Amino acid sequence: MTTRERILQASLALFNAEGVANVPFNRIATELGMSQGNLHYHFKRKEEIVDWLWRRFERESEPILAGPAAPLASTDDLWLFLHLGFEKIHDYRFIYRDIDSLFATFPLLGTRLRALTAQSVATLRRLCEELVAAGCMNANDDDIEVLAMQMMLTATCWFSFARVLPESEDTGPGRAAYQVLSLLAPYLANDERVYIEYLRRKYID
Amino acid sequence: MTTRERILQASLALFNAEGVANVPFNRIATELGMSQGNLHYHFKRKEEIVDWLWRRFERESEPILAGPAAPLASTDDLWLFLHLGFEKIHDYRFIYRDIDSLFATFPLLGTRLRALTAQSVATLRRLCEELVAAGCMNANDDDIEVLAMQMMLTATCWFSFARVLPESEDTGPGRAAYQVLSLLAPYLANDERVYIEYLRRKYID
DNA sequence: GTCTATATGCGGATAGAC
DNA sequence: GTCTATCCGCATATAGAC
Repeated sequence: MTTRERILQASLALFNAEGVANVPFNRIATELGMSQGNLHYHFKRKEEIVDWLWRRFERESEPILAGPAAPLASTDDLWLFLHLGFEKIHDYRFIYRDIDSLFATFPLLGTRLRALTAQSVATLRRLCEELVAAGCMNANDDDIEVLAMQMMLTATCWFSFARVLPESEDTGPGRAAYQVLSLLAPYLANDERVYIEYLRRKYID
Repeated sequence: MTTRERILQASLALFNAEGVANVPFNRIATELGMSQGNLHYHFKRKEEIVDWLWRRFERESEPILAGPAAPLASTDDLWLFLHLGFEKIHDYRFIYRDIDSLFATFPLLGTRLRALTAQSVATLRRLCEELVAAGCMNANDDDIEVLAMQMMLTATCWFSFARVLPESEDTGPGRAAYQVLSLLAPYLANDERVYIEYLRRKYID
């Protein structure tokens, strides 16, 4: 593994754990047992690291965001999609914890994140429509609008929200995907709900 | 109005608008047309201001959080409760935007905020149960658990989430309360849903 | 209570030797 | 590529005059 890559991975871990603003440039160096000078040789400024990580997130999100090739045919297809999405967001959760300082330091990132959000909401809407078309779900356009928005809100904020919940609670990506899927429960056909039951047993009980 | 009070109000406005971490101590002084020295005469450190504002939020939230005196009898009782809650959170939204730097600087605040959250979720759960008891709603304990959690998530994160939505969208407290109430829609009795319809026309169309 | 002036400390950035 | 040493700037904290 190149030094450059080691720096990126250590930074990601630190940013996720403590928030970009709370991790000084030279903390990263200390963590890796190298000097600030050497770190600076690889990345001129902290923003440069953030920028590289962001691009990576954007690139890795693309295939997920495109959604499954075939239209959804059942609730567990949606489950898979949500789980992949939450895992990716969890991997790069530094982006969503601390939006403020991030936007303040990297104004450009605001625009990009906004675009990504809009695109994600559109995908979620489409997936809901596919479920309706497949007969798994019974919801009109207004319902779907609220659902898509609420799913996106959860995707965006879940891991920040988790920080004000009791430590004991399971707040991992699987739990998050269950939470989101539960929102759909009352709209689902009866035989689709058993899947939600299964998840509840798995993540809650 | 005392100087002290003017400082607190100006700080609140700045913190809400730009995030605590992005507002230097002396920015507050400049904003008020006074010197840093004078500001320091009233509040030794920035944290002291944050602490006072937090206590104020906590105190003002208490009566809302206690909930209505009588058990809920209809959906618009819940609406009123939610609206009051969202307005208060909006007034002190600096607390929820930027949880990270806040927790890093004021570790004690983490504990207090966690307690407030747990209490709020409990209240939301209770209000849902009252609606069920009043015959307005049809939901079991598992449904209510998910609903209460999702309502709290929205309350906590809505105004942060709003920052990644298109500027054009209405994201005020009323819109937020509508969003939350919509989650209950599929569980509501038929004649209670007309109220949601009314709100949709008001906030969306 | 309010001001000006100044000190302190840390994160960020650079220079130059090895 | 990696190090040590240093500089700059900003937010914070203090001192003391009016």
